[in-house]
Formats: sequence, C-alpha cells, structure tokens
Amino acid sequence: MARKITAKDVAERAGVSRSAVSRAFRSDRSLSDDKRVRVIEAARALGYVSPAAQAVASVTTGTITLVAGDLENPFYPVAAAELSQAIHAAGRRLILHTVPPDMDVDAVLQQVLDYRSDAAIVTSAHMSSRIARTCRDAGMPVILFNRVQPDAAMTAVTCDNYAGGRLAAQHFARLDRQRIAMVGGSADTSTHIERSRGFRDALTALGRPLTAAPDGAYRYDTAFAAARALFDGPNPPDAVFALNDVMALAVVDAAREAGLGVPDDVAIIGFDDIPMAAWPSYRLTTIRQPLRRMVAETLDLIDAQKADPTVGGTIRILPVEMIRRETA
Amino acid sequence: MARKITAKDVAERAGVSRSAVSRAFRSDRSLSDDKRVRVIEAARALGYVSPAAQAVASVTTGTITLVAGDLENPFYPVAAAELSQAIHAAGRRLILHTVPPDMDVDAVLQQVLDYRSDAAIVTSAHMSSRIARTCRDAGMPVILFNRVQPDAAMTAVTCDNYAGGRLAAQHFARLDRQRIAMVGGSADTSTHIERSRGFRDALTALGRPLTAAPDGAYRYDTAFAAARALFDGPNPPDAVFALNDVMALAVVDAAREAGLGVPDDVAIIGFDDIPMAAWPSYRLTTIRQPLRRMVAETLDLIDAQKADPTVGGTIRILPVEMIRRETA
DNA sequence: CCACGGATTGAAATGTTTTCAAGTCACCTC
DNA sequence: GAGGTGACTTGAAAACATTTCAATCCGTGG
Repeated sequence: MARKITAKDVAERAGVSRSAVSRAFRSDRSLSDDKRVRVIEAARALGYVSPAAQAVASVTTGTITLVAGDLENPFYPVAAAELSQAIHAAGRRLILHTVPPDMDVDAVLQQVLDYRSDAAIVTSAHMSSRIARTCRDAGMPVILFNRVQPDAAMTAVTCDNYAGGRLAAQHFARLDRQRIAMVGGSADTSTHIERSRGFRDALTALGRPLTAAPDGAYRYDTAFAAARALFDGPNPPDAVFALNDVMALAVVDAAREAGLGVPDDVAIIGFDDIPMAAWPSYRLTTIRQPLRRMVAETLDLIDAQKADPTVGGTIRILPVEMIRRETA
Repeated sequence: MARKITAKDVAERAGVSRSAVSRAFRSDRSLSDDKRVRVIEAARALGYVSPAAQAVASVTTGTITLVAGDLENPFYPVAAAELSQAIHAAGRRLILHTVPPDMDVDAVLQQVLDYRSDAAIVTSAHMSSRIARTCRDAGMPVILFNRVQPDAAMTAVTCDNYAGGRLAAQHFARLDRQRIAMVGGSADTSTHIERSRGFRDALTALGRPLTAAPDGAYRYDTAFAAARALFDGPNPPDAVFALNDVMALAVVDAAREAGLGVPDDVAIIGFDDIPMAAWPSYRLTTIRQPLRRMVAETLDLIDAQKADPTVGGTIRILPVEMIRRETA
C-alpha cells in the first residue's frame, strides 16, 4: 500500500511547517490567508484529510442537503417529501436548510460545505458563480432543482417550462379564447422567465394578444388581488394562465367571487400540479411537473457527478404534460 | 488555572487505557459498549471534550434540528417556516430531518445526537423513553411540538387541544345541530385523543349524541371518502367536526359534491387554521393553533432547558381560539 | 528613528490516534 | 467435547496532530 499521507507531506509540498497545516484545518485565526490557501490546495492534491475533517465527515457522510427558500408554496414541501423518500430509499439522509428571505444562498452553502454534506440540492434563488466553484473544488455536487442558472455552468434538473407555457397558450386557442391574461411569478426567477416566454411565443404564433400580465409573486394573496383587479377591470379576461398552482387557485377563487363561471366565463390553467389542484373544489387544469422523475434524475446526477466531476454543467429538462380537469 | 483535562485523566477515572478514551470518541467499532459508556460518563463528569467532538461541535453549534414526519399536512411546512424564521432571527440555524413513515424516530434522534445539534424539536410520532433519557444525558433538550407524551417526562409545547374540541361542540350546540359527527385523525396521536375527548365530553355535557366518528387519518383523501360515506349514509350529519383543517376541507368538498349547502345543511369546523382555511373557496370555521406563540415558547423552553436541565418535563399548553368564518 | 503591540511563524512540548501484537470469546468442525 | 478459526477487544507503543511558547516580522504612533 502507498505510504499514508500525513500533515508533514502536505507541509513540504506547501512549503510550510507542520504547525501551519494543522492551523489551516482548525480554522485558527493565526494563519495568513495565502498560506492557508496553499495548504488546502496541497492537501487536496495529495488527498489529505485532517482528523478534524474526518470526524466531521464520519458524522455527515451519506447526507444530502436540500437548500430551500419558500416553504409556503406547497410544491416545495411536496418535492421535499418526495426527495426525502427517494433519498432514504437509497440509504442516505436528507437535511433541509431553510434560507430566510433576506439571507444569501452563498452563506448557507458555505455552511453546507462546512458540514461536508455529500451533495446539495438548491431550490431557492440565485447563487454566485464564486460559491459554485468553491463547491465544485471541494468535490461537493450542487444541483439546481426547478431552477436554471445560465451564467455559472450549473448542473440543473427542471421540467420543460417553456413547453409548458406553450401548452397553456395552445389550449386557450383551442378553446377560442379572445382576452387572454397571465398572472406572473417573480420576474427574476428562471421558472417565470421560461414559462412566460413559452406562453407569449405561442400566443404570438397563434395570432392572439396577451391582454394583461400582472405580477402575482407566486403567492396566493398577491395573485388573488391581481386577479380581482383583472376581473373588475374594463377588459376582463376570458382565460388566465397562472404561472403556478397556488396562484391559479387564487384566480379561481377571485373569478367565483366576481360571479364568473369557471371555465365557461373564464378558463384557468395553473402550473405544477400540486395535490390540491385535484381536490373537488377546484379540479384545476394544470401543467404537471414530473416530480418523481425530476427527483430520480437529481439523485442520478448527484451520483454521476460524484463519480466524474466533469459531468458538471449538465441541464436535464424533463417533459411536462397538461392535466386537463375542469377549469379549462 | 486548573490543570487542563486530558484523555489520560478520563482514562484513569474510567479505569481504561488512553486508547480506549480515544476510541470512545471516534465511534470506533472496536470498543465494547459498557466501556464506551464508562468513558463517556467519566468524560462528562470531568468536562472533557475530545478534539473530534470539538471539531464536530464547531460546525454544528447554533443549529436546532426539527424532526418532522408528515410534510403533506400543510400545518407542518407552515410551522417549519415559522420556526425557521424565528430561529434565524435568533442567529441560529434550522435543520430538518424527515422521518420516513416506516422509520423509527429513535434512530433519527440518535442521528441528531451524533450531529450534536443544540436541541431537537420533534413533531412526528412516538419516541421511546430510552432515547429521551439518552438525549437528556447528552445535554440536548428535546421538545415535543404539537404532541404530548405522558409516559416519559417529556418537555412539550402544544395548544389546548381539549379546549378546542369543547369549543367546536359548544358551537354546534349553539347552532342547534342534531346529528353531529366527527372525522378523526390517527387514533394513536395525542392530538386526536385530546381533541376528540374534549369534543365528546362537551357533547355529553350538552346532552347531544355523537352520531358517527369515522377515521380520517389526518389526510385529505381518506377524510373525503369517510365524509362521502357519511353523507350518503342513512343518517347524514348536519354538523361535522374534523380534527384538522385538511380533513375539514375534504368534508366541505364532499358535502358540496353531495349537493349539501354549507353551513345550512351541514356545519363544518376544522382545527389548525392553516392558510388555506381562509381562502375564499372555503372560508373555513376552525380552531386556531397559536402558531407564533407556540414557536416562541418552544425556543424559550430550549434556552431554559439549556441553562437548567431540571426544567425538563414541563408541558406548555397555549390557548386556542375559534375563528368563525362561513362553514359553521 | 525607535518603542510598542499585534500578527505570524517554526520548534518543541503536549495530546491524541492508530498500529500492532496479544488476549478473549463464541462458534464451528471433526 | 477438544481443538481450530476468526472476529472482536485491548493496552503499549509508535506515529501523528495540535498547542504552547519564544522569536520574528511588520506596521503604527510617538
């Protein structure tokens, strides 16, 4: 067997004393940053793990961390439950780190890195390329779930949001609706951008105008207010595409409150297919995200990237389907 | 300054070699259990922390672990979000461990113990007294949230489930309902036991019979089926108390499907006051759990128990109130 | 220009972990 | 039931890692 690698080897390679190596790993403040970087680089190159790191690892191996932002949108708890099940079936454990709205994902990921989780799945907002690279260097795969980020070469799993938007538009055209509106999510999310782009593109191709596109912030209350304004306005829509289901349910409620028949007076389509969409009160027509497949692909990608780090940057886009119920 | 405590001191006190002390803390399998226990006890008595333990602690201090089972019931994601916010505001971090339905809470808690979380909040099913004691010995407070367990002297925070059940019964009496039914949760949970006991006791006191009490398993689909059977049966109820909101919404849907007017033909009351209860489609009358206060009390109890371990065993019961909307 | 103080560093002292060889015990084979 | 086999434990000692300490460096203010 190859001789075991010790702190001395690392020290020699980095051109420092053994003490410095130890300090680098104990996050001792008394060590200059450049020296710490050199040591950590050398340690990586030689495959050295300090006893402290080992102790942490022994407690954290086999865990996958889910970094989630919005737990109020039922899609995420459902996704978390599904992930939890799949991860446990694979003999691993799931940890969920919630990101407070005002907090940076980067800070949380640094956390996750310190925990030496096997991998991170991120469903919340943007992360910097810097932290993405840090994670990659540390050998921790990071997978964006239901999010895409084109700038950093990020691995991601999402459904075909663009195609979903198109499906909705085509269905409204098939129903021959004339005044078609959309309730948007948050303008800076990839899901909003893709879904609305698909919807707009298809409408244009079909020669139908988009009469209104208020912002619903992916939340029930804001979407309800937006929908109410729409229905009370001068040119009420006869079709509304809400960019997620929670907002679609708000639109249904607002339509009923306005005395409009669904789907006769106004057709409504949502996105996600959360469990509530199927409830008898709503029977919402929606674009289904293939949650189970997305989860399976995510775990797949984690293993693939673990085995071969160059896999990074893949984006898996899974097909959506329209579930036609009774609101459109 | 008192001489620093080393592994040698612990070894002497425990009557073992220094090696054994090291092994005890590195979760090395090659050490008999009784010896490990002796070592850990001696270490606790002397206040010794191994470097390995320190390394793990440095990464895990400030974290509170939430052990949750059922993420499908919206009450728990909402509670998790609320907890997450409060915990972050206190400068700590929240980790969520999901418990797969077939898995033991004990095993998960052992996990959490190994992580050296500052505290654990448990919302899922029963835990053994053995693990409870282990956690207490390790100095990790465990708080049951929305659960009570009378056997082990467990610290717990819950709302006044019994009073909530009474409130529902009294309201039905006020509405002069004659055929009163209940849709139960899971018979082995403390929430089911308390809520149904309060409801039954108050009905008896008011001289009204309970005509039926099917099992709804705290889930939408089973509750929907149970309610449908109730309304299609020979003696359909004119009032239904569902032991949580998700089931209450199912009962509303089932009533509407059966062509019954709510609340005229059948009055319906839920429990929890999840956000959906307020949605215009339902406007559910329900018993509100004081979630924010429950969260605050939970964090309070964690700190109190951290400061003084004898606090263990406290049960804080917070008052509920009935939110009257339009289903009863 | 010098005294001071804090940050940084390697050598050495102090601790911890791992290896190794020996001991123990349960279980299987004959 | 004797003896063999292998897995598990164990303490001593070797190998390692961490911390202490004294020395050095460097910037700051007098």
